[in-house]
Amino acid sequence: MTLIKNNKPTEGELEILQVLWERQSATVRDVHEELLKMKEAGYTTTLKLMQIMFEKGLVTRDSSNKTHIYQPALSKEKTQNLFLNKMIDSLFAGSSAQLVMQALGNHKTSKEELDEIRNYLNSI
Amino acid sequence: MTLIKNNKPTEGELEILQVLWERQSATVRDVHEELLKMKEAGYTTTLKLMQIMFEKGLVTRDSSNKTHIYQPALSKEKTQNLFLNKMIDSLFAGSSAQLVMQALGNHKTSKEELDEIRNYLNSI
DNA sequence: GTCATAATACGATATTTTTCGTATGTAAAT
DNA sequence: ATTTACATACGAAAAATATCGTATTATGAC
Repeated sequence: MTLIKNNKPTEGELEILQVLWERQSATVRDVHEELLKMKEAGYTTTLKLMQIMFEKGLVTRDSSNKTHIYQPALSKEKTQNLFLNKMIDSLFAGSSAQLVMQALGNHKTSKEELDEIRNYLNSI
Repeated sequence: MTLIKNNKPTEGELEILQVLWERQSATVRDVHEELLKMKEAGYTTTLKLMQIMFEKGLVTRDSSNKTHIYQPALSKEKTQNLFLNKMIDSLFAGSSAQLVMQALGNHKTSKEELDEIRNYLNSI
């Protein structure tokens, strides 16, 4: 085993990052309230997770005040790419096109979205 | 929490499914040899994982002979969709179009692949 | 039959991730 | 100053995964 730091957020960490990306910055309480809309969780559970994320470097925080303010350390795009690439490698034989077509075929995609993709394709 | 069985394969299980999808069916030894090309692992580790997968219903097996022969119980496509949907929900705000564009933008995709996608889009 | 080989079964341990209880600090209200 | 309300820190348990050692059994070679 090497010493390479594994930055890939876990499932629980991702949920927290979601909130942070949306809000730019948030307190533990903010994040927790948001998570409560989706699932049950104890406050200290969220707190602990965010502390761990801080240690891992997944978030930054301003601790000059009593109530710390957290920010995401990874952009949403970077994280999306991280997971996309992993998935393309592990499930789509390295072909992003395969993933794309599978995603379009399965998930019902609206006309508007399809047009958007067409435009995007032409812009490349 | 409901009683719905969680069928989502873990990371390690996915590696095994990969091999099974490729070969249609395989023994533990077969799978293990294949995994060795990618990473270190003990034989009994692979065995145990495959036994667990059998209990979970992720694979089937023919145990009429001493050496069991395993087959995947989920199709590759179903599994791909499983993960795609989870990812779309958790990282792309429920929009498959967003995922698609991100996948295209990031991963360098060849002209041929782009054309293929264009065709596919028109066929919908 | 006995031995060598290779397979399964299974329990125990290790590792990672998640959850939570409790201690403690700080600030505002009374 | 005491109480109340929240906040962080931290350790430890729980749960989910992954790893491996050992016992046992089956099969073929001799």
